[in-house]
Amino acid sequence: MPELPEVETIKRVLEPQLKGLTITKVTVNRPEVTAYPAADEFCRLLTGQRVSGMMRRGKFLYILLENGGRVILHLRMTGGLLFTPADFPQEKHTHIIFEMDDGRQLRFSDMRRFGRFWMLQNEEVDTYSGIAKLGIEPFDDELTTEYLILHLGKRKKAIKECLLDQSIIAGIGNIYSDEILFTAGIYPARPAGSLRQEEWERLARVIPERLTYFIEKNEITPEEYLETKGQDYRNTPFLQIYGHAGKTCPVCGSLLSRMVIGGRSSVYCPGCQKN
DNA sequence: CCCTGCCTGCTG
DNA sequence: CAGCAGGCAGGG
Repeated sequence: MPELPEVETIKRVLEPQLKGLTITKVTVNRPEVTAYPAADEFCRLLTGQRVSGMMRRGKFLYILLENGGRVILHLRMTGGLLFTPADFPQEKHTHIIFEMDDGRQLRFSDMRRFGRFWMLQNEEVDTYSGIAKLGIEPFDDELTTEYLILHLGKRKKAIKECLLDQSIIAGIGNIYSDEILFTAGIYPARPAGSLRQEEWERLARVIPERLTYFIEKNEITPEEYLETKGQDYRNTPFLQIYGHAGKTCPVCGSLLSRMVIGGRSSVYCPGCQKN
C-alpha cells in the first residue's frame, strides 16, 4: 500500500511516540517476515534495546536504537505499523509485536505478507535490505534536470517505468508516478529518451512538489492514526487521476484513460498528456 | 528484457 | 469465478 508519502506519514506519527522507549519483548508470529537475521536471533538482539529515533529512506523505514543497531522494514503492498495500548484489539495478520516498557506495543500487520524486516548491528553493513541500491531521495538537491537526463535521458523504456525504478529516485510508486506525470503533462508510455529538455525540467520540479503536497495532505494525529488503524490515507481525495479512469479530467474535462505499462495499471489524461 | 512468484481479499 | 491491488526479487 504505502509509497513515500505514506511511509513518511507513518514515520512522523510513530517517531515521537517510540523515541526513548525500550523494547522489553519481541514476538514473531510469522518467521518469514524477518528476512535477516532469523526470527529467534532477531528477537534476541532487539530485546532490551532502546529506541533513539526513526528514519525513512525511499519506501523503507528505520527504527534506530541507542546501541547503534537499527531495524529496517519495508511495508510493500499491505504492511502496516500501529502503536497501541496492550489491550487494543489486534489486527488480523499481525506478524510481529514489539512490547515496549511503557506497556504499549508496536505491531506489524500485513495481509499479503510481502513486507519484510531486517535488523543490523552498529558496525554491520547492510547488504541485505536493498537500501544500498536506492537512488537519490526526491527532495535531495541532487534531483535536478541534469540528474534526470544523465540517468534516464537515453532509456528506451517508458518514463513511467523509469519513475518506478527505485535505483534512480527512491520512493515513487504506482500512484504517484501517475500523478506526477499528469501534473507534468507527460504521456506515461513515452520512451524516456524522447523527452525534451523542458519536459525533464518540469519533472525535476513536479516530483518533489507533488510528493510534498501529498505528504502534507496525509497529516494525521497519533490518535486519529490509531482510530483508523493506519489505513486512512487522507491524501486519496486529492489524487487527480489515480483510481479515476473513466471519469473526467479535473483540468481539461477529457475522459481519463487507462493502460498497462510495465505490467502496472496506469491512468492518464489523453488531453493533458499527449503522446 | 519480460515474466513469475509471493499472499489475501475485494470487485465485477 | 477471474482479475486485480499502492512492491519487489529472482529466473529465464
